[in-house]
Amino acid sequence: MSHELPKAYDPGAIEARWAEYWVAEKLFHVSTPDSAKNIFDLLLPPPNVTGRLHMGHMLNQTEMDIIIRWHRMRGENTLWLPGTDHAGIATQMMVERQLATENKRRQDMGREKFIERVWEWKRHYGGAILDQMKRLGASVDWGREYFTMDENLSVAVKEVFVRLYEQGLIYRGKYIVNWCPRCMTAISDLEVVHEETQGKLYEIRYPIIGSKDYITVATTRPETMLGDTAIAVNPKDERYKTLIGRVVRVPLVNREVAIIADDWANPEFGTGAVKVTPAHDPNDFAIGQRHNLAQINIMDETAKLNENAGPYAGLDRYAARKKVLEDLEKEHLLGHVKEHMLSIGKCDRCKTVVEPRLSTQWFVKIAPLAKRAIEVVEKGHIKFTPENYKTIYLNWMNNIYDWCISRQLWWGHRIPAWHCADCKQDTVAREAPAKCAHCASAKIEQDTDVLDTWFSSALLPFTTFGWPKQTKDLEVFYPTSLLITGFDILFFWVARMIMMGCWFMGDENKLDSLNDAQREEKLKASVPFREVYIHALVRDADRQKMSKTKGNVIDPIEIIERFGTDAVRFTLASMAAPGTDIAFNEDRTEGYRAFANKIWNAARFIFMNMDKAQQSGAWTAAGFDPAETPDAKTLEDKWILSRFHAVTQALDESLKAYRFDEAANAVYRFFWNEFCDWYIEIVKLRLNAGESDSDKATTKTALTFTLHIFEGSLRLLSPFMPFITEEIWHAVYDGKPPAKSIALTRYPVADSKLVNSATEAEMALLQSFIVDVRTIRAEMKVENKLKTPVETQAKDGIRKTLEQNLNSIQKLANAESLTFTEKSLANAAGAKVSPHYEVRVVYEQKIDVAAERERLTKELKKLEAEKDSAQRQLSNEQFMAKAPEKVKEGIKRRAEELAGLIAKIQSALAGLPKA
RNA sequence: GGGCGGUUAGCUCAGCUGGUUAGAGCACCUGCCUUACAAGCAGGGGGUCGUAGGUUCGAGUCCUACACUGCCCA
Repeated sequence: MSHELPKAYDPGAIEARWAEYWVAEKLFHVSTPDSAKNIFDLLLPPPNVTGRLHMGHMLNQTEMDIIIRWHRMRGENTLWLPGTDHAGIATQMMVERQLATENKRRQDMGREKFIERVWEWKRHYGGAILDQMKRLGASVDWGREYFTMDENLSVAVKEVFVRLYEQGLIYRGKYIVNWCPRCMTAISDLEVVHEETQGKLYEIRYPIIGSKDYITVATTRPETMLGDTAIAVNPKDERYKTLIGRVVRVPLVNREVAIIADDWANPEFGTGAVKVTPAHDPNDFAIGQRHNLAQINIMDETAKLNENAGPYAGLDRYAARKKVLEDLEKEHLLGHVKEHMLSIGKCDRCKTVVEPRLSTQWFVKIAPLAKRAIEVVEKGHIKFTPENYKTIYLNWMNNIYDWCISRQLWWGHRIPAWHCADCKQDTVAREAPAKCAHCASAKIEQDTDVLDTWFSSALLPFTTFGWPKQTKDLEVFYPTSLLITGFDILFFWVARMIMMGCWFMGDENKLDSLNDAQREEKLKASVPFREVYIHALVRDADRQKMSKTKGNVIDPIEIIERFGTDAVRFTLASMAAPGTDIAFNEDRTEGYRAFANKIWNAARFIFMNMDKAQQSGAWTAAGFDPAETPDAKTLEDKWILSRFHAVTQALDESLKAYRFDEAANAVYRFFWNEFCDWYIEIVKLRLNAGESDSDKATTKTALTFTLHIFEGSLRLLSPFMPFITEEIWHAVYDGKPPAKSIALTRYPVADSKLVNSATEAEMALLQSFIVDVRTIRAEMKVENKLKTPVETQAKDGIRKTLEQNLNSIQKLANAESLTFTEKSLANAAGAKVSPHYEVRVVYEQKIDVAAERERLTKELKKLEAEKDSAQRQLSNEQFMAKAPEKVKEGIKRRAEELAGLIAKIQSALAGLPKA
């Protein structure tokens, strides 16, 4: 048998191979289980079909993969469901851009041809992101991959729409919506991003009819005056009280409109009088509703002015603004113009300035859905981590507005509503109707709009399992266990999934007719997921947001090619402290690449010893059983076993709490600083014991033990670093592994009986002894190769530990010999004192008296400060009366130790030759 | 304007219900190619925990104010 591994770890040489293997072998496929017991499942937040993998995806998927691999290895039935989102606007724009290069427009092609073209695009380019995901090692069930426009999901979308419509929770109406003139569609409030911008506040004078006076209003969008149908003042505003009810002339269009009283007018802002344009401003729209004002729409879907704007028709909104201002100036009706900071809304997708515009759209009446979505979170049926997102969620949910769900696009789920040309009413139906449901007219046509992409993704937790059919999948997999996602889609997606899930999986509008207990049970089972873990943003090393324009985007694929997927995954995990953004730092990744290399070389070392022992007949691989804990023979064995189980326990707790950072750091430190730095170094002595039969027996037990811990560590590490652990794990079994993948083995289970604090304390003493000797040698500048005699004064118990581990001390501290003495060594050259022993390196070299004095003085100062503080506490009556026994005892003990140490150091200082 | 966070070593961040000497990685300094690993080993330096008060026997940790800073919503 041979375990030939290259000296340095090369992730590129193995990762692609394992990634393909996991997919090809369908290792993570789950068939429908019989019961909902012992299931752990989660949904991949579906990336846009047009998407390319970015660092945020990688963080998200790394976290999900760690969690799902961990649960899988705990023997749970795990399902991680992948899919992609059809991403209405994004995809349509992408294909339109492609068409533009062929000098084509979708309008010329017609709807059907265009949609066919999008599907074609999707077949060619769509889902590239899923291939990138495979490269990350994501252990999803590829056999269950979905697309939000799949036939079955489309059926479910229609079903939801029809039911909500029938329940009065979807309505159509003419309202002010956010309109993107570039995308030529309405967008929801959430799709508008607000930006502080330097603009201007214009004052315009409106002549009052029957007087020579004017009323002056202030506005940031003067062109909208062409659609004014009133002027509003605050009824409490003394300045304007007498003007209420008077009529003014809207300049340029010469329409006569009334001055009305409305609380919305803020006396503090501008002149206190505001123009009212119900068709182009949401607040003005509301005023219009209250006062029954006319709505005059002056813009078309491209934000050019229309025929209602008279002479300005055909002008773009900004050209019209310029012209309107010029014309007002000419008529001497333009007042002060001043600089003004204002917040303007831009389209999330294309960054075009959004125009509030009156149009007919479909809306979801959100209050009944929100009410239940608030209840489940308040009652803890859905748990948020970090907890503060609960507050953010509830805050938003309590101030929610109706959701505009129609989009004037072609790509998406078409709204299942048909308008009647005769009676003007809508027929909403699952299947295309032949005639109007109201007047039986055959002159009906389907609504041309499609649904907001988030409408269908809000349904995924149940539609992907077969809803509206009552499938076995739905029964066992719903609710999903967990959702891991970024805060950026908390409202877009998370909140809406909760609303939709709790409604459709919670008896819809019939829930409240259940009795209390039944209702509670139903409600609890209706949630789309039991827990939500929300992660932060991945930023660049300088904490800047990554963006294409800044050019600071880190491509995950590029970075994994340089450092290896495992190293990048480990970086993200180790920095994923909840609530804080990750400043992605390559230095850190470099460190974890070194960690992978460390694991690799530990494997090389162990394999080398396995081969050697096998050749000498000291050991056979056949006898190795990972499930069996071998007897711990020595201090180092007992210690590493204790540490292994303690770390296993710590990992368990950290992962339960989604503390990826804690988990990663714990396993890192264990493997490197404990297993490699101490255990392997010590066990080398036994591995190289010799050729006699008893030596071979020693080697055998040592090797078995080392392998036991090492193999267990690979399993501990495997969720974090699936590639390197898979590769090495297969090599451990020399190509004949007990399972197809380390991912299908069991995660180590902590045995608290094997965690032994006395053993750990004893080892800590041995370590500090060795470190002290090393420190003295370093200070005395003893050549590395030169072994030096060591003298020590130690109490019996400690002496025993040192004696029993003499070999380790000799090897690790470069000690030639260890002699015990009764006399104090504190005054001797090359000595160091500790509470438990005094140690001295015997080395004939003149010490640097000045340096030694400085070192001792510094040490003394530190210890005295500590002792003072301890003494202060001990002489404080309040402290002695109130502090817990444990704390008091600890301080008392420490104070005694300090007194001893201080005396010794003082004496050593006194013994130094005068300078 | 409303809400939520952050401020700890040169940098990036931990520090769990207040308790004995505030930690890690990177960077830095010194010495080592010790046959697993120089992507390594050993040793070392570096912090008045944003500021000012308060609660407490005891505060990085709890409270208040302020400063700076980030994000979300309007």
